Parts: sequence; structure tokens; C-alpha cells
Amino acid sequence: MPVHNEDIAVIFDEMADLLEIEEANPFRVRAYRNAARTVRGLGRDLGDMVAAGEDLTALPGIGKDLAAKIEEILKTGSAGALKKLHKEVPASLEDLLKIPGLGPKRVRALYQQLGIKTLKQLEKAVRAGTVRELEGFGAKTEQSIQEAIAAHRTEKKKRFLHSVARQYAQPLTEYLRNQKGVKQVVVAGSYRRGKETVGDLDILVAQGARSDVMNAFVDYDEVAKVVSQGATRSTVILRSGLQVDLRLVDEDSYGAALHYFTGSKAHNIQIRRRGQQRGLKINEYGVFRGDKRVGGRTEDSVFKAVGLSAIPPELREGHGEIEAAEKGDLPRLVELAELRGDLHVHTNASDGHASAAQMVEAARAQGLSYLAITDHSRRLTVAHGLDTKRLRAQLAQIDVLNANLKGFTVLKGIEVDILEDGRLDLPDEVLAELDLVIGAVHSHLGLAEREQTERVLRAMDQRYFTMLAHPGGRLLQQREPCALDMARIVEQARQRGCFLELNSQPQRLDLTDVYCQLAKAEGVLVSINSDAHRTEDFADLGGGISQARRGWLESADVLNTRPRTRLRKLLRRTMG
DNA sequence: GCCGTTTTCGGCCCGACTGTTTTCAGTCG
Repeated sequence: MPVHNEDIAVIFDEMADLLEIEEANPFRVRAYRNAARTVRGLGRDLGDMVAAGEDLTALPGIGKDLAAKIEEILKTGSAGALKKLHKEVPASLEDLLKIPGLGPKRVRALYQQLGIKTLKQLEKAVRAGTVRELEGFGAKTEQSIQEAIAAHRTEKKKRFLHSVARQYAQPLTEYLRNQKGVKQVVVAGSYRRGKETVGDLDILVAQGARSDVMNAFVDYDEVAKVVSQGATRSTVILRSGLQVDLRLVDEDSYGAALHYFTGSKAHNIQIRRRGQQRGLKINEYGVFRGDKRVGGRTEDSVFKAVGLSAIPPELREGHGEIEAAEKGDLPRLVELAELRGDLHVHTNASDGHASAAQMVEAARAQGLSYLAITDHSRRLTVAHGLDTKRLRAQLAQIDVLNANLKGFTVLKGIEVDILEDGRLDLPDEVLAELDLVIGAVHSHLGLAEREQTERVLRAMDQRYFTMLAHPGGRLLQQREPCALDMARIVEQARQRGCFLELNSQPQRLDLTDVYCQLAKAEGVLVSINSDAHRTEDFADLGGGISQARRGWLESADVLNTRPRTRLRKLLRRTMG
């Protein structure tokens, strides 16, 4: 069985948990967590890197010891050090750590003094009232543990699609903005970094003088529960289950607080360490040399204090953005306004809800100057997919449409099913009449990695194949991505000169950031498409842009930032 | 366990809130 980066990260995280319960050196624990993060965020497969004889200690946070452990895990699937830890600390204690309010110290106390190893045993002890007898525990702690177990049982802490979180964030920020004394309100955290899902909302409020905004916040009528409330920081749970943290700062600290609250944690740690090396202390109130404030009113001033140009929020994952900023190598990230067209659009000929003319009108309203009509092919009967005859009828309609359009072009395309054996669902003679052919996997999603990869590679090898739609096939929170060797797919795209889609549907956002970077490194152009089925779906392109930015893409890395003539040339090259 | 503009030892990001305390530990972000 191949060992994936994620498998290695999981082992390192597990070791960190167990070491923490053992009260190991906290910095050693941190080293394992850092390593897990590094491994997880790596664009390339560690197995490939080792096979290529690369030096893993060049990776941040990976030294001689961890490099050896990675090689051991790649070879054997596990780590001897983890097995050794399991002999000392029961693995089931990790489950206890997942209960909010229970950290390593308390879990250790529960285990050592009450012999509690499992959630079930903990629940029993809590009911019996024995937990409150322990030093450092009390009746209130006991009760909150009981509630936390119940919550843990019924629902896993759920993450929200960015697009869903926005529906809660917008009215709440509007409400806060209307409070007296409030100067600025912004949603920071992973939301601001444009992640595809968010676990909570981190809202930053800057006040002029003293304001009563904290009370207003906990009184907001969608608040189901106040988790904590202080003078500068409060946490609530909304009725939807979404957790919201509010941080209140003075205007002087706004930039520092915004930077701190935007994260990511890994990025913040690196920035603070950098500050430290320069004799600076950086916290959410500002940048300080001794007692003297030397920055923090704006976010840029924080970066400036540590000798860096401003880093866009989408890049702040601790994946090399600081090194890039240091060398002046930060990408100029692609922006929504740079998109000239959309190359994946459905109409009511298949499973869309509007006519081609209506979709064109909506695209124009978004400021686009071309779109490709790409309905489904016949194999997808549930979507009323087109056969050769119906496709040709549509092509004639598009000719009529184009004849009546000025300054806008409708391209002829299809989202053709990639059949199980890698053939395309329509014959070459009709595909040859199109401007572009988007291939997509809609069936047999569960094939093993080797088969799935070969299938897609065969499809990409077909004479008329322009672009691979939603390559991973994932549906966020519903369906895992297909098992696919993306490195080979990207390589094939490079050789064939074809393109990869970044599908902007909020539940797809596929390519992921990591594969955007891979495509960019290989010189494969990415097309940011809406996959619109309704006129309002063009608004989803904003989410695609966020994802592309998180993948370090610049305008030049994106196919549909090209003007029409240039685009046509690129498409023709692929269509042989 | 990692790392180096105090470089092979001695550091390692920083602060808020809660509960159980009466000055702080634990947890969280």
C-alpha cells in the first residue's frame, strides 16, 4: 500500500498528542506538530521525493530524526516510536483530547488518578460525580465535560462551506457595524484567507472610544450560546452551530490585530519569530521594541517591521510565503477583474436552468467577453445529456447567437463524459466541430488509483481533448476526491498542451490549492470556470479566484484571462 | 526535536478567558 503524506502527518500528530499526555518537552511536541503541518501542506509526494534521493532535512521543521522517521513510515507504514508510545500511553486517550476543555494535563490526571481510558469510562465517572473530586477539577468543569461529551456524541464539530459561512457573516458584521463607537468590522481567520471551508468566524472590531459592542454581540438574536465573554474577546455559538469569536481592539492596534486574527497560526508563528530575531515583540496590540510601539496601526506596518512586503491573506499558510516576500518573489495574484471569460457553462439543453442567450446576458453583466457552452453528453442521462444530433442542433443555435452579438463570443464546447475505459462519450467527428472539449469523470468514481489514473490519462490522450473538468471529483463534506495520481495528470497535461479546470462551484473548488501550485510549476494553464447551471452562478467565480490565489496563481497562469484571439489560438493548438 | 545576523547549546509566539483559586494552571486560538 502506498503511504501518503497525510498518513505520515496523522502519525506525527498522534505522536504529539501522546507525548503531550506524557508531559514530554513541550518544544519536542511542537516539533512533531510542525512536522505534521509541513508534511500535510507539501505539494509533492514524500515517497517520490525519497525515491528521487532528495534531502528531506531541507524541509522546514524536518531534521535528521524526523527525516529518518518519514523514511521508516514510507517503508513500513508505521513508526516504531509510535508503537513504543502506545505501550506507555493508551491510544484511546487521544479521543479524550478531542473533548473541548480537556487538554493533555487533565487527560493525564483522569487516566492516572481515576484510570479513565475511554470516553465511555469518562462519561460514567462524570455521572458518578467522581471527577469533581480531582485537584484542579470542580463541579463546573465536571458539568462542562458532560455537556461536551454529549455534543461530541451527537455532532462532530462541523465545518461550513465558505459560501454558507458568508450568509451568516454578512448580516452579523452589518449588525456590529451599526453599533455605537464601532469604527471597523472585518471577518478575519480562514474566512479572510479564502479557505474553501471554515470552522468558525473570527470577527475583528476596531472601536474609537469605549463601545458597548461586546454586549451587543452576545445579545445578537441568532446567538444560541455564549461560550465565553470578556472585555476584549468573546465566543458564541449561533443557532446554525457556527462558532463566532469576536475580538475588540482600539484603532491603534487594528493592523496588528487583523494580522494576528487572520492567521494562519503557522504564518503568525513565523512572523513573530522573525520579529524576535530583530529584537521586536509582535502581538495583537502592535509591534514593540521594548516598550516602544513601532508598528501595528496597519497590517502593512507589521510586515514592514520585519522587513517584508505585504503578503496577501490567501498566501498566509506558512508554505513559503515569507521566504518569497523576503526575496521580493511574491506572486501578483490573479484577480476577478482579470477573468475575460468562462469556459464551462450549462444551458437548459442539458441540466441547466436558462437558455444559452440568457447565460450570455448574465456573463456579460459580469464583465466577461466570452463563454463556452458546455452541456453534458449523452451518457449522463439524468442530466439529459446531448447526443450527436442534439449537439449539432445546439451548434447551429450558437452560430445564430454569435451572428447577433457584438464584443462577445460564444464558444462551442461539450462537457463530455470520460467512460470507464477512458474513451470519450461522443465520436471524434462531432468533437472535431467544437472549439473545446472538456472531459469529466461522472461515473465509476471508486476505481483504484492506478485504474482511475490510467483511465483519465487515456482520455487526455484522445485527439480532441482540451481540458479536464473538476479533476479531483470531490464534493466538499459529501464525497472524497477520486484516487488519482495528480502528478501524472499534470505531467500529461503539460505534454499534451491541454488544460486543467479549477471548478468554482462552492462544494467543488477543485483543483485544490496544492495542485494549482503543481500545475503552475509545470507550466500547465488552469481555467477558472463557474460550471454555471443558472444565471446567478457566475457569482461563484469569486470563490474560484480565491482558490486560485491560495494556489499562488497569477494572471499568466490562468487560461481564461487571455483575450479572445489569444484564447482561440491556445485552444486550436490542443484541438490538433 | 529543530535550528542558527547571540550558530552546536540554549533557546523555541503570545495573550485572553475560565475555573478554582487567592496568584495561577489549563485550555484555546
